[in-house]
Amino acid sequence: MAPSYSRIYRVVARIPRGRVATYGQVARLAGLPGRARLVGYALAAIPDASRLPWHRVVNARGQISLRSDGGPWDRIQRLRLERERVRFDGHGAIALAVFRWRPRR
DNA sequence: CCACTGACGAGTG
DNA sequence: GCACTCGCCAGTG
Repeated sequence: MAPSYSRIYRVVARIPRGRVATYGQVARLAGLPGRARLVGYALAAIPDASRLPWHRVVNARGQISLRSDGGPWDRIQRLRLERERVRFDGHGAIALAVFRWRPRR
């Protein structure tokens, strides 16, 4: 596995319940600025049974990014977030100003 | 080696 | 808000 993936997974693991982070944000926190795509690639590679809170990562618009395989993952992600009391507006977007994770360090 | 494809994002018009 | 371009880079054929 690429070493970058481990850095990405470590950041995702820190996102607390009820909060979300964007792909670009995770990339920056992992010391990989500008490589948001790599985050999506890394998340696509984790096993389904992973305990990593992958559902707390959304795109820069605050929306859930659809996977190319057309699976039910987007609905699963939304349900998991709603179960953590993260709210979605009429456009399926989360207010990042409210729910974005802001790590102190 | 080249072309193409993505859980992306910033910038431009 | 929309469409588009460009930068990003691992993986695939």
